[in-house]
Amino acid sequence: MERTHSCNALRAADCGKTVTLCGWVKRRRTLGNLIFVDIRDREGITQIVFDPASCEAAHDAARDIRSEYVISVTGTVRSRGDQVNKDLPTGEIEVLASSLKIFNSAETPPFHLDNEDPTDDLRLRYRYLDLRRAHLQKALGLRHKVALAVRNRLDSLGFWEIETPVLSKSTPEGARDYLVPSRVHHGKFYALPQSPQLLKQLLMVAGMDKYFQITRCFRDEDLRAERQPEFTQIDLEMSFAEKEDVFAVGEAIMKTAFETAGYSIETPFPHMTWQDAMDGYGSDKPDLRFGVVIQDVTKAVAASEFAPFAAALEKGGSVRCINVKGGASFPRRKLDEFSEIAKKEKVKGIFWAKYEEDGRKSPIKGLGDGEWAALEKQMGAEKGDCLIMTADASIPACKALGMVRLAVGQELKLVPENTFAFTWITDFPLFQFSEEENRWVSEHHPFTSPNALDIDILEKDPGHVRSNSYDLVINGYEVGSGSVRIHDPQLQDRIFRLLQLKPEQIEDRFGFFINALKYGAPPHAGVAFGLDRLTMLLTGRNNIRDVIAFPKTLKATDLMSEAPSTVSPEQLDELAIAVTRTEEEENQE
RNA sequence: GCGGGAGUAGCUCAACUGGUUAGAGCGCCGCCCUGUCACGGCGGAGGUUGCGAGUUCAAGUCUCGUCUCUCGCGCCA
Repeated sequence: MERTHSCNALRAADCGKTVTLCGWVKRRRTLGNLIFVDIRDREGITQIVFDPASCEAAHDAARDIRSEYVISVTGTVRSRGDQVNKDLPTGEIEVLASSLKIFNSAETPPFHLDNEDPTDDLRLRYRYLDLRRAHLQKALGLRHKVALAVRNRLDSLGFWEIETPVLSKSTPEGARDYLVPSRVHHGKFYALPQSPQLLKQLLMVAGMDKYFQITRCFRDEDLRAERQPEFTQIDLEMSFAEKEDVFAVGEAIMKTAFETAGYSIETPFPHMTWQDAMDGYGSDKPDLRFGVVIQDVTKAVAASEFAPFAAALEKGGSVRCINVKGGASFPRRKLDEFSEIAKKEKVKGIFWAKYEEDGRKSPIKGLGDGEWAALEKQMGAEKGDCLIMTADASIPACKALGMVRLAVGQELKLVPENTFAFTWITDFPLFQFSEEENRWVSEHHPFTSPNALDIDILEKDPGHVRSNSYDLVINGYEVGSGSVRIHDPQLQDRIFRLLQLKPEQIEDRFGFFINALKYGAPPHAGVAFGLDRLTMLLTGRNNIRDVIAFPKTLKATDLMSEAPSTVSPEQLDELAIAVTRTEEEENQE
């Protein structure tokens, strides 16, 4: 078999050449004795003509072919004259077939490969057909190009790609692990890595200086549109580095990735503290493609007799506000929807004030003239605007308004397409108090270093300790996350004690790691970027499944292979595992 | 674990307040057609309305349960 060209290669200049194309039949059109076939490979489409006047044998063979047959065609490239198909890069030419080989027939596909997306379960069940469709072929091609370019860029920056094991040790802090039973050691389990976190830090202790790895990570948590149980990270760590060094590398990676996809982007990226993100956008991953910034209007309305405001302020809460330009046109029903969205964040609802075009205001009773004036001035309210407020403890008030902000942005189409808003979010809190466990837990992970300015208050006021961690946020998605690590075993020990981990727990879970820090750990910092989410943004998709060849459903199953599945009693016995109850039994209860 | 959406022909969908034999487009099959490219024309096949109960003279439609897919929340160090 000799394939001379891809199905996207031939142009007007190739007329007269004899070529052989291999691919799938996208579509066949018969006009009496004239047969047109669009042949498709991953690169594109070329029109083939079977004309009995030119070659009767090929034409006869072409009568039998149907959609998705796999064929090879040899013929002569010729111009289509004035019948150009402007939708195809190969639209100026066609191939006049002189021979046809059918490698394989195909059953009628269960869905149209040309049309819009069929339902998700069908796509996943026949993923190998779904993957023949143009947008998925493009996405996987781009993903490859991005990964390759990033690899080369990191190499040029002095990073070595070093593999770390997939069979590793369970670290119960954090996400649920996927476990792998040991055959050799009954009752013991490996865990699949949630990230190569500890191992890459050990590579720093080992003197590898700059490490990266484009690697799979596993988390057994519930899924989302942008979350799969296994996903790929561009993971890196560097010695003798501060966060600015990591930012520079991260920005270089992003520049490379976006340029690979045909976008040019500005670096360095802006920074925003976690506190500013929460205050201004009610989220630690703000979508900065549009404004509508949340403001604290507590002072402006402090003297208000409006009962919900007064109640919130009495409890030490605050009043937060966004000014929605053009929001006066919102019908009551829409505002009620926003209120429902806000309520999901545990606030009582929203309070709104419209500034109608005719000068009327829909006031909130109990606000005095002075308060109105202050509010209007602070928010810059004008005719046509709508002020939307929440009154509660600061974080819920901001989070709720942040959710409303996103809904407003969507409603008024404030989000521009094909733009990317990058921000480093910095100074996350180091700890968060877990009501459930009644102790402080790490916001990021326990190896994150505290901000040097806050080390004195570590034990005194853990809730206000800022960390040396940072996220890269693009268009409201968390695309990367990292930190400057702790390299001082004493500081690491203080953190563990603060987290109320018992010495035997520390020894059992992280002993090997603590030990390593004692043998000369360099200061180091790192970050990991989600390749899937990044590719998703680059392809303009909003679902991570569209950039992964064989993704899983929201319930973490593979509809094509039907994984997970039961295994034989012999397999279980060899692992000394007994299943105490099955899914089916649980469903019957 | 919680809340929303969806499930009707191979596919995408329609079917009003419960009421004739559950329809359309595409696809598929057959015939016709030499410049189509979403080709066109004529004809045809194709349905356990996800599954199981219930209400009713009558259920795609109402009720309850259940399964699957999906979106969000919790969760995701």
